[in-house]
Amino acid sequence: MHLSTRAAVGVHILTLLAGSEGQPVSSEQVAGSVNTNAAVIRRIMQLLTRAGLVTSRLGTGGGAMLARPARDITLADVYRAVEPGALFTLHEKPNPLCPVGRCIVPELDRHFTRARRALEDSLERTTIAGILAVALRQAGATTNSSGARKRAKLA
Amino acid sequence: MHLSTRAAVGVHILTLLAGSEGQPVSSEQVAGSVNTNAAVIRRIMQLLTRAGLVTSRLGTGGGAMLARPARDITLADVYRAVEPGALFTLHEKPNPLCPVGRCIVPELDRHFTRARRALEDSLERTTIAGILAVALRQAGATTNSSGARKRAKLA
DNA sequence: GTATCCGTAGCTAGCGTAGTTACAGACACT
DNA sequence: AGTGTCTGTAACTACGCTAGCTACGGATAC
Repeated sequence: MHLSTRAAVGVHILTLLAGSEGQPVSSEQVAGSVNTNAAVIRRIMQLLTRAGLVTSRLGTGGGAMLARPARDITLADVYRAVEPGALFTLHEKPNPLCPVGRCIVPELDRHFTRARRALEDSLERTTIAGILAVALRQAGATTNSSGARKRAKLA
Repeated sequence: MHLSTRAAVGVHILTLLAGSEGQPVSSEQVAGSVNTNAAVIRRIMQLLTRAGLVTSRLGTGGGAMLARPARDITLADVYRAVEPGALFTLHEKPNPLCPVGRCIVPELDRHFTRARRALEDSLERTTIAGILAVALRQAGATTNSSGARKRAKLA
């Protein structure tokens, strides 16, 4: 069983916002880049908003913006925002008459929690700013061999 | 979205086998401890067998046994056996006209793969023998205050 | 006042898990 | 040889979650 695409899409969204230099980006625009429906984007954006990563503005010219600098948002922040709760599911009600069944659940929980923390520590090492930098570097390298630092249009 | 209970049940199964001192354990017995159906156990046991962690013997007195010492089997082995493939799902076909959409997938894959490796490294630190030791210690502490090292019956 | 845009609800289709029953084949025991 | 045991595996059901889609109220800008 795999985790949902929410983490991947969440990072994609935040990278787009980071690249728009403070200008609000509409869910339609984001959906165009992710290649999905705008409502799907808004649903994921909600989770990012609740986590304090994104703010939004209503009305004409409105859209979403980063709530804090891209270099202060890590992939771990995104993961925690879109995949709350435990990573592994524990089986419930093992047989208490068996020594293994009696103690296995809390014991597994300890180890699985530690593993999830290790996962997050790894994700902590990458920022949205870092992802954006890769995207802009590759865009510059492929569209303009002179290496000019032109701001690429994000759409 | 959470991972399945297969990892938890897989560790439970292997711990039972480790505690049986080489005697085959039937899927019915295991199902009794896990508190589920025997076919479910056999299905998970299949994955463990394919991964080379378990062998089985048919017929009367048959059942499953560890294929190698419990101290040489880690939670990472179990995880890889029951949750093959990638941990995170990537969204497919983002817009190639967008600098972000063009490069985000391989970039995410790099970071997500590294994170999964960190997860496995953490799970690598715990062995089935370690889990069994905890179970036996707690069984001895609760059922016999004199601390005798009697072998607890696993059922 | 009108167009824009978010937040949210409701619905559908699809996938994977977990539970259950059933049965063929391998094996041990007498 | 016959019988009972146990695995391996298939088939089916029920359930939950995701992802895609439509729709609409409310906030906002012009």
